[in-house]
Amino acid sequence: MTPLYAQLADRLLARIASGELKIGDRLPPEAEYAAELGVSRSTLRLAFAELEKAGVLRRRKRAGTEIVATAPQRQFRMATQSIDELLSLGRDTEFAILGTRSVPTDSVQALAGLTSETGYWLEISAVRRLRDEKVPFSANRVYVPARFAGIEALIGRAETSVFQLIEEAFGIGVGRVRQSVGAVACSARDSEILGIPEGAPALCIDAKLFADDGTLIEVSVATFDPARFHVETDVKIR
Amino acid sequence: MTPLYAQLADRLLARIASGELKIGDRLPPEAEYAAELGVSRSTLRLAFAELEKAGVLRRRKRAGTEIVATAPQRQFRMATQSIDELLSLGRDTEFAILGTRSVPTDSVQALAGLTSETGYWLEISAVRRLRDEKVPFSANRVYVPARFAGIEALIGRAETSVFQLIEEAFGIGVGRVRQSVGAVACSARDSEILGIPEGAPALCIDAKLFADDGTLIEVSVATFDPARFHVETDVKIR
DNA sequence: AAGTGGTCTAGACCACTAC
DNA sequence: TAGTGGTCTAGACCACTTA
Repeated sequence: MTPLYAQLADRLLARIASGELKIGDRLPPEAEYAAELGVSRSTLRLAFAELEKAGVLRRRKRAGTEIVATAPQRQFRMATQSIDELLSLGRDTEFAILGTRSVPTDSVQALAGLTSETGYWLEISAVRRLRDEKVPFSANRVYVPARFAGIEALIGRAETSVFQLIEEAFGIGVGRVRQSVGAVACSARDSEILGIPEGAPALCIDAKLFADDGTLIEVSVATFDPARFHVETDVKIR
Repeated sequence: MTPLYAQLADRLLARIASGELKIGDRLPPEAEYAAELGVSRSTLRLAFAELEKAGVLRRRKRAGTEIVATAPQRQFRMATQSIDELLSLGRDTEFAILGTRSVPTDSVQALAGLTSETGYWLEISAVRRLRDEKVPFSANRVYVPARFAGIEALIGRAETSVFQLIEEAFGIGVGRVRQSVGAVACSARDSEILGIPEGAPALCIDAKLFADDGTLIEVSVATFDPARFHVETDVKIR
């Protein structure tokens, strides 16, 4: 038999599907509702927990239990264990910094629409290569808000990524990553770094990393040799 | 105060971190362990539930509760509500089929390493465009195992994707998506379709869709006009 | 301010699975 | 086949949030 709490959840889902209950409706208080259904409050709470995990209900103290969706939401989970992996960076890669400078927001297209307290950003130019190879597979520019500019002193210690330095130095963690992947014609500068012809196809990734509280940690613009790099994503659904 | 069950979880985590408990160790039965800790079994189970969700414990009937990791695993969640969104397809896109044919496994590079019961696949050539535009932004080839070849009869009804047709016709759902994004020089054929010069940079996506049970649903190879398409991913961590 | 969800207890029976 | 996690009950007190 399917457990009682699962039956309760299914019944509630059916009532929502039928239109009897709508988004925004509030359910009775747990104690009252449990009595009404003839089950213990613990059992009802198991059902609610399931529906909350599925994105159908939202529970808030004092505000009650509210319907926020008409059907279980699909859950997408990345088959990924680390941020490096999320960014498609293997463990055998090496991050070498070419130089740093301070740049104003409006001089860099990738910073459009963003703000730094001072209006300036720390720009870090770097390349990434496999440990046993000489020619980099990617050319990177990382922009860090003025708040974190202190990492400039530590930058020689950056082994694999700038964000790791910031995580360690400032005790914050990356909570969100937004990436945009496109194809571009390789620029003259990047063609020299990557060893591919100018104008040849190259993979381009713009990434923004945010902390748990939503503050921007870094903006990264990178060009990749498409023969040696592609972006893999592996997503499990529900 | 932090709840008792959270304290229990933290204490267990600390015991694992200290090396007192190792991966593979089994914990005492819940009833016994709860008594040992001086809490009710329900409370202990709340702690276990938290640690199981974090990927530290695995609970199996009769086999007991086992430690499977030394620290909470990072959880990566895509900020995505639909598979179309996951595949970076807006709702205003249109899928137009150019033709179909049957091809043997070894004639298509993208099928290398895969098997179809008959050794043949249904190849569907198609393009994708915005509803209000004439020139497609992508040129697609979708390969479907012989098992699903029956959809050929329904193919005129494919509005947005081949996998949707298979989901409906065979009553199975996509449970996993693996994608690889790269940059290529546009082929002569694709340059005609996309209206970009031959040899110009183009975005290339190889995707494999699997059912919940791991069986392959479709393999898709697509080329995109990089001026009109990029792959966006938005991932929340833990 | 108080009603709500959050937490916790001490029991009980059960179905399943790994021994 | 028996020991285990899974489920369920009927209570209780509490902290917090929001009406």
